[in-house]
Parts: sequence; C-alpha cells; structure tokens
Amino acid sequence: MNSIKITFPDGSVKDFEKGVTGYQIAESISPRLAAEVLSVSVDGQVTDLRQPIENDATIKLNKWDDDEGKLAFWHSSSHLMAEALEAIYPGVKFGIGPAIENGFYYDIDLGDKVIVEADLKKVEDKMLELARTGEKFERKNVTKAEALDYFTNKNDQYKLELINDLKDGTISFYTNGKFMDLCRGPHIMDTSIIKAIKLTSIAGAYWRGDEKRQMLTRIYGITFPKKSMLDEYLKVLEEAKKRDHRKLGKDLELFAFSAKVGPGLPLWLPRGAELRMRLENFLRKVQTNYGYLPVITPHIGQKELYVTSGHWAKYGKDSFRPITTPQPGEEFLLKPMNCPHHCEIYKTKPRSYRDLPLRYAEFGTVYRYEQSGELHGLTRVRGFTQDDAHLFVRPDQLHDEFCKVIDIVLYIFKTLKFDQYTAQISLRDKVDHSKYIGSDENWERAEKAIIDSAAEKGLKTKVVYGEAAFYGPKLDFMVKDAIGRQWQLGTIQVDYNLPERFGLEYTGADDKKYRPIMIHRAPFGSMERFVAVLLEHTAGNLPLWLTPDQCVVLPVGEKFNDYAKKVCNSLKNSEIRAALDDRNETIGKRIRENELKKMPYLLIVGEKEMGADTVSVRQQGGKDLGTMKVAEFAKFIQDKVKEEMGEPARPTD
RNA sequence: GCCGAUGUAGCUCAGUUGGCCAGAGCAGCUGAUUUGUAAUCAGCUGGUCGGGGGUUCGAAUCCCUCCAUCGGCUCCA
Repeated sequence: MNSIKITFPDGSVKDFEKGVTGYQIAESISPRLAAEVLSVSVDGQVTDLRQPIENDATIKLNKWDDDEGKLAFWHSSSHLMAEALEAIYPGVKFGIGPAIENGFYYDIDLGDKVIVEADLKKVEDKMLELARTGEKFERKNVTKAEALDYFTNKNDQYKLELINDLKDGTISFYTNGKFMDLCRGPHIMDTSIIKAIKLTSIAGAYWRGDEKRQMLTRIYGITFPKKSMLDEYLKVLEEAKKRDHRKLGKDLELFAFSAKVGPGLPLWLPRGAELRMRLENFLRKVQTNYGYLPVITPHIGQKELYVTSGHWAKYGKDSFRPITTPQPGEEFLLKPMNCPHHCEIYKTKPRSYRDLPLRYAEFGTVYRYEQSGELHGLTRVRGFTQDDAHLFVRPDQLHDEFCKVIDIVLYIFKTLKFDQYTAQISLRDKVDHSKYIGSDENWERAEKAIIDSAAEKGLKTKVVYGEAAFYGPKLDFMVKDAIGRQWQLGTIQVDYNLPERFGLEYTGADDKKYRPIMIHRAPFGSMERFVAVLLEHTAGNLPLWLTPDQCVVLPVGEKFNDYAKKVCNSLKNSEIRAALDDRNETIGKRIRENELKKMPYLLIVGEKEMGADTVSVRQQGGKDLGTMKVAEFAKFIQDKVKEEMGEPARPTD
C-alpha cells in the first residue's frame, strides 16, 4: 500500500500518498491555508513544507501565530539578508544566522570593510528586491567532504569550523537565489511572502560566544508577512521606550546617576528612597512572621574573609581593589556579598540542633566591579542592596525551609502582580565542573533539594545547565523588562560549601558535631533591580501603597489655598501621603502636570467643596469619581491600600 | 573588557560644503493674571557645544585621545 496515515492536531486522521509534503496537505485542505502555512511539525519535529513525509505521522501545520511558523519565517529571512549582504559586499564571510525571539540575526565578517547603521537601508532595499522575485528555498543533503569542499572554495573558515563539528550524513545545504548556506532548516517555501523588513541594529558578537575569539559583526533584523505588522511592531517598541525605568526614574525623580560619583553607583532621590523603604518594610514584616532575625554587618571585611569563602579566588581579579591601611599587610575588601559576614555571626557561639533553623536577614549593600559595558540603569549596577538572608538549617529542615522561602517569593510576586515570571532551576554545567567548588555528592544533594521543593510548590520550572553559582545550584525567578530583556529577580540557593569552608557546626542530640546547610535567598534580588522592573511593569503607575504621593490637592484659585492646606493636613493625619499644589498656575496646567507626574488622585477644591468639607476626586487618567467628604476619601484610600497589600504572608504550619 | 553609535542650557531638541556675539520650546526667576478638570500672558536668567590635545587665519562642525551614555557580545558571587 502506498498510502500513509496523517493525524492532525484535532485528532482526525486522513490518508495521503506516501511522500506527500506538508504543503500538499495544506493545499488539500484549503488554498488559503496553503498560502498562510509556514512550516510543518512532523511528530513534533519542525520541518520544511517541501519535505516529503514517508511514514504515518502526526502533523501540525504552523502559521504565523505559531512559534514554529515564525521561526521558519525569520530563519529564512536571515538567509535572505545573507544573500543581500553577499550581493552588496562580495567576499563577506558568514558565522551563524538563527531566528530569535523577535526576528533574526546573522553574524558576518566583512574583513576590512565596516558596515554602519546608515548602510542598513541599502541592505533592506536589496532584501525586498530579492524577496519579490520569490526565490525558492531548496534543501540538499550533502556529504561532509562536499560541504568542506564548498566552503574551502568560498574561503569561509567559520562555516568550515562548524562543518568539522558535524557528523557526516547529517549535513544539509539550503539555497535561495544565488546564496547557498550550511543549514539544517527549516525554511519557508519561498521569499515572496516576506513583505516588510526592518534591520534594527548592528552589534559586535564574539565568534561562538567566546570572548577570546574573533569579534564578528552581528546584524539584527525583523520581518513580517504584512507591512502593517511591522508598523505595529515599531509602535510597540516606541511605547516600550516610554516605560523604560531609566526615563521614568528621571521623570518621577526617583533616582539619578552622577558621572562624578561614578558609573553604576545609583543615587536614590527622596521620592525613590521613600519608595524603596516602603518595599523594605513590606518584606521586613513578612520576614518577622517567618522567624527571620535582623543582623547588620559592615560594608568592608578583611581580604582573608573572602579567601576563606572562595570568592577571592573566583572573583578577586575582577573586583574593586583591596583597601589598604597604614598597617603594612592589612587589606580590606568592599563586601561583594553578605554571606561570609553572616557565617561569622553563626560562629559567635556554639550552636545546638535546637537552635536551627537560624535565619539571618539584612538589607546588605554590596559592591561589585561590573565590567563597564555591562552597566545598565538600575538593573546592573556596581553598588546595590540585596534583600539578603541566610538560613542555617539541619538536613531534615532543608526541604521545609526551602519551600517556605518559595512561599515568600510567590507572595511578593502576587502582591505586586508579577504574573509573567519564569522559575529557572540553575544547575551546574553538565560536563565542565571545573568552575564549581565542593564535592559532587553535595552538589547532587543540593540540586535534588531544589528540584523537589520547586515540584512540591507546583512551580513550572525550566532547568538551565551551567547557570549555577560557583558554590551551589539556584532557583531563580526571572522577569522581563519593557523591551523584552530577561532579568533575574528573586533567587534561592542551597549551599553545602560555605558551611564547610567556614567550619560551621552544631551539636546534635547525640552530642556529636554536625554541619548545617545554608540557604541563600533574596526574594527581590536587589532593591535596585526590583524597583527598575516594577517601574517598567507599572509604566510608573505604582500601586497606591508604594507610590510617593497618593494624591495631590489642587485649589482652583488663591481664595481656596487655606482650605486646600487644611484638607491636605487632615489627610496627612489619616496617614495619607497628600501633596499640595497651590502654585499660581491655571488649574488646567496643574492638572496636566500632576497627571504627567502619575499622581494617582487629584483632589480639586473650590467654592463648592470649601462649603461642604469635600473634595472633587479625579482619578489619574481623567476619570471623575465625583465629590467626597474628606474623611470619606481618606477611608477610600486606606481601603484601597489594604486591598492592594492584603495580609502579610505567614507560615502556614 | 570587546564591537558599533551617541554626547549642544535642568529637560526635549535645532544648528553639515568650518566663518557674524550658538538657537527654540519646556523648566527656573520677575511681573501681570486668580483660574473648575491635560499647557494664561509678558520680560529675564541660563551653555568655555562631554573633558583634553591637534589641524586651521578661524572649530559645536575635521582629526586624535580620554570619559560618560545607548544597542549588542562576554560576564553576572
């Protein structure tokens, strides 16, 4: 029998001739589908529409709305760009050119030539010109020898290196127009459906991600099947820029930087400092409920402390230089983390198994010499404050304590409405264990503890190898910023190593000495980064409990200034953060400016209000909430705040 | 640290074949106006054009260098 059974996502099964292609299947369903389909998943494997299907299979036809569809579209676009580049810059060599989350890139080596942003238009035009001709993407399986031969002739050492790492029999080439590339696919049928093209930026990128190797030129771009989709995309990018925490921080007067103080050293302005303190107090309350004990430690420590912890060996050469003193040989380091200090607190007296778990918490400011090119607003800085705590636990307590820390992180995320996070389990590199300290046995125990706890808490996790800290695995909570960059916020880490290095002990019920396990944890991550991400998530419209000013009183004219002051004071007496704007400006202008400052509520007072002891309430954005008694408005705010914050989390057992 | 770009008043931005004392709007100050839900009017102040060096009769403009920032790469205890 020459027919095969094709199962569709809805479960229906149809017979097709053996060797049928995804495209033919789409055509058989409807011409419209055939026009829209971009790739086909065969038994979960994404392939070309042109690829014959030889056996019974479950297939999914991927359109633009499927990630697998976009992937093929953008991957093909990168080949189209390569073709255009080769036409404009003969002799250009190619690295890799994959599809990414939003578009694609290609790494190229232009030799002595330099490409600048202004040249991109030329490349876009060439791409459009080539796209219109409807070049087909043709696949061809080649032998390793043929592949090596082709790129030797082309004198492209990058492709040759890639091919050398591949097994013979697994190598394929794709051709579009005059461009042929080493590629495993999948690709779209032809270029004619690429209708809108934008090359977005040029950057340097190390060949194979290795900073010791050559830097290639990376060109980023994005394409769409419709012009309107590109316009929409660019508009979204524009909007995202408005939510950038660096802009909001300036506009709302929360923080600033000074070249004179130094790059990456944030200055918290009064409004920002207040915001940050509110966040800290919020967490302090939860931590108190969970039995954390506050500690405070100095900003510097003797170098020896970090030699013991292992941090000096690992990061010493990339740190701020040690501080010397008049005493020869004496050296201190700015503290880059709080754990060693907390270990020494643990050691201040003998500990019993009855004392554990011990939970030491500190908003500890640390200093790390981040590479200059890495600094970024408040998300990557050289001086920052961790909402740090270290839990010293017995092995039988590890699981429970870890779960309780997860609860705290989830409580914070819930209160602040961070629902788009990923929980990432960061483990050791699968092969290379050279950059980690501690025994394999301890690592395996720690990794298991994290995986089990995350599973018990029902977290949807993603396991990433090679992302662990050098002393232990982590559970990281990742959140995206306004332009899609991913940042680590909360982190929880299991550590068997520092207790060993510091010789931490407790006495068990059997009067023998045991080693505690340490949990490092920071639910916010750092105050700086958390505030940054919070600003981008809320576009500066902070929740009422956090915002610097909850409302502003606007007298319509000078005659009502005294009444406005009275209202303001009365609200302050009810613990409401009320500002007064009685500047000699029109009411229209003051409304506008306070709207731009993202004031949650504008209270307008004039003749009517003064007579009745009321305020006229305008919500940020223009909604009129009508007139309220002053006391009524106070209660309104208090209720809102209570609703937003909820009850501080407590352990359930 | 690496690749590329940018840097003009507190903010947003004009100012290109190098050429009169470097401009605007907003903010600030002064005065007038006393305002009812997103910009009242007038006047004034404010910049050694990121720092330093060079080319030139002459540099915001051309070159070198340093710094900072932006987009990536690498890194992220």
